[in-house]
Amino acid sequence: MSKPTEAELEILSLLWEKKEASVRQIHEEISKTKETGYTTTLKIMQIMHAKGMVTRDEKSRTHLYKPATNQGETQKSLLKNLMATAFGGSAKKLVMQALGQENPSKEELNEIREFLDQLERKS
Amino acid sequence: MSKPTEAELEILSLLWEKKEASVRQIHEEISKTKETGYTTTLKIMQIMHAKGMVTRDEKSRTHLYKPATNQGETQKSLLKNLMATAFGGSAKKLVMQALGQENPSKEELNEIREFLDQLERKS
DNA sequence: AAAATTCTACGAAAATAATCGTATTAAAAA
DNA sequence: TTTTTAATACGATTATTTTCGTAGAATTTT
Repeated sequence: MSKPTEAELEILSLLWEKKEASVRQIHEEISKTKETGYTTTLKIMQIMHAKGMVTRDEKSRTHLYKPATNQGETQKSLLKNLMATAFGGSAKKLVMQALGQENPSKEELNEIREFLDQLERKS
Repeated sequence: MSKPTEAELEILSLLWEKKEASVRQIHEEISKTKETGYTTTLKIMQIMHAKGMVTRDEKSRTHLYKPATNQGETQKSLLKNLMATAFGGSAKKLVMQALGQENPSKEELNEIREFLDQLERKS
């Protein structure tokens, strides 16, 4: 699957979260942060459908969209791309930069530690 | 500073690595992975210069370019953007996804652990 | 010195992405 | 039942990004 554009990713992300949604629902979310027309959102979702990036249920007049691309896979390829272009391919640098800016809770930090242990055992 | 485009980011990244480079040098690197003309690279670097994204030394005919934007800041904002759009704002998810796909060495894993400890002490 | 090569500048085309307006139809409200 | 509202389709426009061709000047090679 080709890399989603900025606008597509925004929508995809909402669909991952909601599992399923109408154009109206998505548009309402998007309008909270962005000034954009309804038909713009509609159009992009139609394009996504044409690309096979989402599926839709057309049984009722209000179509219901679902993500067709796996969230994890998509995240992975986006990260891979960013890692390559902005972090010279280093996962470590990327990870540190990401941790440094947010303020993860102790619980989260521990989960990450466990994850590191797991990784180490595996290799 | 506005978000660099894909092509700009690729160049910026090389400049961060090399500290300083001519269009020719950058273009040679880029051609390794991408089929693109010299003047294309030149043009993008000129645009970057016009945007203030890079500085350049014009003393000799072959201009030498340097990054004008701070690497860390740029990485941070790109990550922030990706985290928001593709990871529902969760640093943890992003970090795990990033670690999971590469195969970091024991040394790197340890560095990350230390970093986690530091973070914890700080908070 | 002449010819060939290597630069930059710059405009313009091509490709890609985002936005919107209008027509038409379905559903809901009056 | 008539009117209003809400939905899709779709073409067209606009904006952005990328690519390239050509001209002219500086440098290097022959």
